[in-house]
Amino acid sequence: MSKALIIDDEQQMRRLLRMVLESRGYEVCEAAEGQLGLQEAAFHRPDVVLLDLGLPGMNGIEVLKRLREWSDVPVLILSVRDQETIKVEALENGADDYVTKPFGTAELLARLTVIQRRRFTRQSAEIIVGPLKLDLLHHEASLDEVPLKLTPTEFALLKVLAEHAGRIVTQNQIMKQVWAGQTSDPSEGLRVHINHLRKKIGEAGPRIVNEPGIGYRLEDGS
Amino acid sequence: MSKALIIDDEQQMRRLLRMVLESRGYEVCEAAEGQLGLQEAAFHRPDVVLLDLGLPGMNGIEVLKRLREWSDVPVLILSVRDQETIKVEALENGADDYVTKPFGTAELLARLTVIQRRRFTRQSAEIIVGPLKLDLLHHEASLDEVPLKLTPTEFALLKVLAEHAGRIVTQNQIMKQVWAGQTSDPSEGLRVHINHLRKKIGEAGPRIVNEPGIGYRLEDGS
DNA sequence: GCCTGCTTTTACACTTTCTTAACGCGCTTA
DNA sequence: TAAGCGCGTTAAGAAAGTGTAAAAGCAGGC
Repeated sequence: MSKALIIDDEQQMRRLLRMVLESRGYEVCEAAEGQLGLQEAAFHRPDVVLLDLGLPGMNGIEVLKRLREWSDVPVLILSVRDQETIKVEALENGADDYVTKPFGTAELLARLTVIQRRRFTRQSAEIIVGPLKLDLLHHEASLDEVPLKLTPTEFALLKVLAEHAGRIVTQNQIMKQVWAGQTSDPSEGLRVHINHLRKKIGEAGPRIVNEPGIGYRLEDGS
Repeated sequence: MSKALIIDDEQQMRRLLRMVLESRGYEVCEAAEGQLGLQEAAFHRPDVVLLDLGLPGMNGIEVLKRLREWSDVPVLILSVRDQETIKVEALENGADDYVTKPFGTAELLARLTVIQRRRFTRQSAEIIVGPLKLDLLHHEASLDEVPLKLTPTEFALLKVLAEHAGRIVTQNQIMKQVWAGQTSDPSEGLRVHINHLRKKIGEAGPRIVNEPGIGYRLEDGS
């Protein structure tokens, strides 16, 4: 049975969510406030978190950041309409998906299933981009079956790019996912690591393309 | 080259799909029945599956479930029914997207492209205006699924217009949102960027209309 | 201590993007 | 008709961002 944690300040919403989730066989725990939510998450170790962005006190984004410092649990964001900017920020900070209030229970459950399945498959899966292969489990990379010797930072960087192969990854996203929790701003250093990666990947592998002022994209050939 | 598997009992539909897919460079194999479809999937290892829900014999949902027991291949559902319950059921059982017959070939191909890429990417926050799509998370714009290469300023400008599609956005609003915090008045430069945007969007996309003395409006066609 | 490998900083040439300025066109108004 | 205004368009210099190499910090192991 899966455990779900609801973090939402509105009691009515919590009740609704609890009903829906329990009818589906989830074991449910709740928190009405961000700080409590983090404690609950640490204590109960839920399999999925439903997080409202419009929390009083600690911001929903802040909760997400703190959570991501030590947990990889799938997070589904609940937000009201017209919060595009905040939604983007949430996704950039490691949220897995979002639903807009008001939402249908069917849609909610479907998205929950998807992100839980995705998280599960992602753990054991390797990422393949053309001749490039990343083994997330063993932290190994290879090009045409030839092992690539990458430093930890380079691997993390390439992983972020490969997860979104063919799409732009903004510098913000890279910073947050590779240098999470760092005070200093190594956006200078990013260029250096990109340079190293390009050298190691060489001509045989997918190219890392720069989108000036935005970020980078790993070409996936198609 | 990608391999596609079609599972549909109607020969006419299979022929149509095969034509469309092959013209797009897919290698195609077919099955007229659910059990055969699973065998084909196991044997050919397709990169994407097009599955009709209205199969005789084994139900389409059932096929999907069996397939998901061992495969993670992206699945696009084809169905004549437009019922929420079916749609949700398919998504819950691991389908990646859903097209209702009759469908346009452009739409079909677009969705195929999307689900093939979505395996490792996250849900995105998007603004859609007719054929124009802005992906806020990845800072990508596309027109009829064709990527548009926009500079950061152009993207921000188009975003403001698209958020208010169909409505007038005053020059002041644009200034504040795109050139936030600037004292100087680059309303001169605004004209230049509008010009660039119009060129890049061309005839295929929504038009940027000037309202003399007021501002600009992005036509949403509908 | 000293070495070694990784990360970050620094510096500068180079590319892309942004801003500025100029000019032509069409419309309105005197 | 001519002057004024706002807009579209183009070109060129200014500014910002990027690629690259080399050197300087920073750990952990010997």
